[in-house]
Order: sequence, then C-alpha cells, then structure tokens
Amino acid sequence: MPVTNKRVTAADVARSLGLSRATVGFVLNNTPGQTIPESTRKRVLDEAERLGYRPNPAAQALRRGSTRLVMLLLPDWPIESSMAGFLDEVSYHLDQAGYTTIPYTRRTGDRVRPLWERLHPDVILGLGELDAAEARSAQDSGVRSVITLPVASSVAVVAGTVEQVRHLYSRGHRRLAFAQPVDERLVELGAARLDAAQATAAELGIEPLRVRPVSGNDGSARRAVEEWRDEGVTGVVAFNDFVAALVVGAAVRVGIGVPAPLAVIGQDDSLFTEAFVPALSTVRMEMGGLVRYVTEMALHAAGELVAPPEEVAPDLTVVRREST
Amino acid sequence: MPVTNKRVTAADVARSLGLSRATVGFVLNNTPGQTIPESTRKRVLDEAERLGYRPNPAAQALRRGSTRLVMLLLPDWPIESSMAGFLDEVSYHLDQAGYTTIPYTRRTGDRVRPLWERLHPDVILGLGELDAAEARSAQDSGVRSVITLPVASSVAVVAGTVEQVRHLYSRGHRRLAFAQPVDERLVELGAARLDAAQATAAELGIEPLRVRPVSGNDGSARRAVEEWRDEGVTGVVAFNDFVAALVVGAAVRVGIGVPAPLAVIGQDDSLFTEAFVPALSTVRMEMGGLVRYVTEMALHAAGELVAPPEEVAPDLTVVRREST
DNA sequence: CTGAAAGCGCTTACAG
DNA sequence: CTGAAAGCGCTTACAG
Repeated sequence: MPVTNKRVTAADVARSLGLSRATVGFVLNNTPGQTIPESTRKRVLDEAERLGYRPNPAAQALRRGSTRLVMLLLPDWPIESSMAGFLDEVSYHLDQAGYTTIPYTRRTGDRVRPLWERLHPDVILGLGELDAAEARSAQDSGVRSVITLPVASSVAVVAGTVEQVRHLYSRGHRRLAFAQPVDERLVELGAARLDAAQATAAELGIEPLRVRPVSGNDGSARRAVEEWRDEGVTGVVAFNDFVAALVVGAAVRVGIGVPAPLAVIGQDDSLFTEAFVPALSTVRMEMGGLVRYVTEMALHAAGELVAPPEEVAPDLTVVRREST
Repeated sequence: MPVTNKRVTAADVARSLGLSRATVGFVLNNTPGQTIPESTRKRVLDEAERLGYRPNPAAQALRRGSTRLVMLLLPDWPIESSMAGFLDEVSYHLDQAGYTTIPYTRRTGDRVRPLWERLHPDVILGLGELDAAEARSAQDSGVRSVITLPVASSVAVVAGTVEQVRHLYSRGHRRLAFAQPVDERLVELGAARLDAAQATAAELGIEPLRVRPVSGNDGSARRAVEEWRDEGVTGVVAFNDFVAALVVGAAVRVGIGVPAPLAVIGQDDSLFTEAFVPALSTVRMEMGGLVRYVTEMALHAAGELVAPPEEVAPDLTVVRREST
C-alpha cells in the first residue's frame, strides 16, 4: 500500500527498494549500454507498477529539452467526422514512436494564447498555414520544426472537385455550375476548389462553370437552381455535401427534378448523404495514405526519420447515388 | 536583433539588462509584495518582448507543481459542430483565469497512452465517465481533481428527448415510436434517452413508445416506418437529427407522408436539417449556461474558486420545421 | 529596491 | 554492476 497520497517519484521507487535513483532511471528508460541484472530490473518495474509511478512529463521535458509532443494544426473546416479516424491513426503511430499527438483547431478570431506557447511541442504540423506572428511565436516557444503540409494547400484539397467535374462529364453533362458555400471560414477553400473545377472544365473542353453562392436560410439556393435551369445547366458541382443538400433540397421544392434535368454531386460522403431523398452522390477520400504521410512527416521533423516521406496521391472514390 | 537561435530564457533577459534573474522574474510574474520601479519594469517587459522570451512551461510546471492545464474529457458523440462553439467559450474563460483548456476525446478501443499521463493536467473535467483503471492512472499522474459532470450522465443529455415527446404530444400525437441509433458508441446514450422518453410518455398518460433501431444501409429504416404505419404510430421521436433523416427519408421513399400520417422530430439542430425535404423539426440546446457552469466547475476544482457553481438547467428550444 | 540561492523531478555522463 | 552529482528553466523565500 502506498502510504502517501503525494505523487510517486523515481526517488520513491529507489528508496523503497534501497537502490540509487540512477539504477531506477536506467531500468525505467531502458538506457542502452547499462547492464542491469534481470532480477533488479524486474524488482524496479514491479515496484514502480505497485506504487503507481508515472514520470513527471514536465521534469522529463525540462531535462531532455524536448516535450515529445507533436501538434497537429487542423483547419477549422466542418469535416470533423472524417478527421476523427484520421487522428486516431496518426496518434497511434506517433505514440508507438514515443510521441504524443495534440490536435489543435484554431478558430478565426481566437482570443486565446496559442496552444503551442503553453505546451511547447517539438513539432507543429500545419494542415493550415501559420501567419508571420504565429510562426514567430512558435519559434520563440522552442518549436523546432513547423511544417505546413503541401496537401492542405494544394492537391488533396481540390482533388475531389476534379473528380466531381469528371463524374458529371462522364454522365454526359456539358454545361455545369458550381455551388459555393457562404460560410466565411470556407471562402479560401471554396476559391481553390472553384479554380480546380474551372481548370478541369477547360481540360475537358467544356465551357466555364457558372458560379453561385448557396446558403441555408435566405432563398439563395432557390434562386440559384431557378437561374441554372433557365440557363440550361444540367450538372451542379457542389462545394461539399451540405451545399449539395441545399441545392437538391431547393430543386425538389421548386419542382426541378434531380438527377434530371439537374444532376448534383457533393463531396465528403457525409453521414446524412444516403438518408437524403434523392440520396446524394458524393466523393469520398480514403485516409490511409495520408495517415502514413503525416506520421512520417512528423517523425522526420522530430529528427527520428532521416528521409521525408514521398508525397501521396489522394485516394478518391466517386460514390454515385441518386442525385447524378 | 537576437543573436542566438536557441530559445530565450529569463536569464538571457536578465543578462541583457544587467539585472538579476529574480528581478526579471518578479516583473514577469507580477509578483505581489515587490516594489519594482516603473522604469525597471518597463525595461524588463520591453526586453522580453524584443528577445521573444516565452517562459518554458515545463520549467514552470516543475517549479510550481502545477501545469495549469484543464483537460476536458469529451464523449465520442457525433456532435462536434455544437461542441466547437462551446469549447471556444470555455477555453476563453479559463484562459482569462490563467488556465489552458485541452479538449480530449477518448475513442472506444483506444490504443494510446491516455493524454493525461503525458500532460499531467491539474484538473480533468469529464463529460464522460472514467473507469477505475483510468481514474487510478489519473490520480497517479498527479491530477488533483477528476470531476464527472452530472450533466453528462443525467439531465442535460436527456432533456432534449423530453422536449421531443412533449412537442409531438402538443401537436396531438398519442401513439409514438422511438428510433434508436445503431452506432455502438451511442447505445448507452440511446438507452438513457429512451428511458426519458418512456417516463415522459407515462407522465403524459400515453402508451409506451414503440422502439426500433434504425440504420443507414440495411433497410431497417424502411421496415421501421412500415411497421409503425401498420401499428398506427403517428409520431416518431428520433434519437438525433441523423436518425430523424433516416426515418423521414425512408418514409418518403415508401410513400408515407411526413408530417402526416407520420410526424418525425430530431435533436441537435444539425447543419443539414433545414436542407432536408421536408425540413426536419428538431430540438436545439443553447450552450451559454453550460459554458458558465463548466468553466466555474473547472476553476473550483483547480482551487481558484471557493464555491462550486449552481447546477444549470439546460436551455432548449423546439425548432418546428416541416416534419412535425 | 535587488541579488544569491534552493529545489521541483528527471536523465545521464562520470567515477568507481 | 551501482552511486553521487550536475543541470534543464523556473519561482520565490530569504537576506541584504
């Protein structure tokens, strides 16, 4: 029975066993180059377990000069559900390597001291950008490596849009529209996706997409579908599934048939897409490759891996349901 | 210009100014009972700023014996969107009090060392329960206070269900059904909500709700609505908006009208509810009161507030759209 | 008003 | 095979 209710230190374990702090430390850390007899090793491990010893991470960090924390900076996009599995996997793999993953979603208008100043991670892996002030604050906080993944700013984030356009094209649609979100957190991403859609249309030799913002509560969706109908648009690329739902909902209410005369495709394979009537076609992204990439990039940044990983191509699947 | 690229310590600031480390510390910490001349104070602050000084949190934690971290243990429920604003608010208020909020969502089947062992927060505020092993690990990790909010296990979590039943009753429905989710993370919560629904039905003097599980991809929703129709059910209480969407979608496909002969109400006011056709009625919960409660509970647990806050009643609104 | 110093818990080079 | 000791950066009681 532990007699004290104060937390147990390595010194307590040593004292309880009549050993030195060093010996205990060698066993607990598996320090290479030390020859500890198996019996001693076992006694130490058992006693640490019995006393409920947990190393003090503050002391470890101070001594090592490294927290072994990896902060994943996540964009404030409404994609938490697909993010969850991704985070689980990354956390698992980094944990295996002795690192702890801290997901951190900055919000626009944050009024709080950035988390890296309070935790001093070894690495920040940004799936969103850091501005100059943030980068300086991170550097001053001893963060050794701030990496912004190219995936966030480029290919992976617009690849789904390319698939949406190609899907509609392959179904015979030649006059397309793009439905933008209004949420201000999404304007930048929306612009990037629109660019990708236009570039794909140009590649396919069809006219540019007609663009309209679509919001939930202001009639914009109804106006958009009516104008698209009048303009002879037959296929709509929606920014994501929620925007697709707004477009389809408005079309159904106005009496425009989906998928004909108006086909609509979303993106993300959100939970509700198959419950919708008509069920929404969408594009799903598999996270496996990205997990490996992010994990290895973090370990590379932490100095645990010599070579950075090769960039991965996003793994996308068009899920055709009833709306196309 | 800082000449070194190593991180700046308080000793660097002192040296650069020809002062002692103590004086610098007193200024930086606003230590009471010290009379530092305003000119010295300003010099210290300016120099710290100029050099980009950031206190080392590991050293502070080691010295203080306290990390000033508050870990919010979140249930693994698909409610991230409503959680986000809540977390922002709690983080802000705790930051004002000198504490940092770490949201932590445990997943079933976690294969990772619990985050509190790696961060040693002063307080864990659980909106989910800790099992015995976790509680021991938290205690061994020096967590002073582990609090499980009564809100998570009781009133707040089922109050919405009570409102759903009352709403259908007020619209004249007397034979109700309950649509359960299949997701195993939600079984416990589902059972609690069902109990609340049955208790409310008993209070209102109507017969018990008929219960069916409803899932996305197996025809269970279709079977459920057909059987409910045959049994004369006119109102469905859905576990949440997603389940409501499945029920409504199945009803529309089978040709059962919504809201008549079958009314359906969800819960959470999820993003897509108003895009749905028919738009889903739902119950929304305002987070304001809960923010205050959680914040004050955390500060109380950290020893910063003498009295614990009074429990708050959940603030609910029925949002009637087209499905009821 | 300011300085010298202790000590939080850990890891590990060094000495036996 | 094991121990005595230094030092990471901080806060703060104590002495002037």
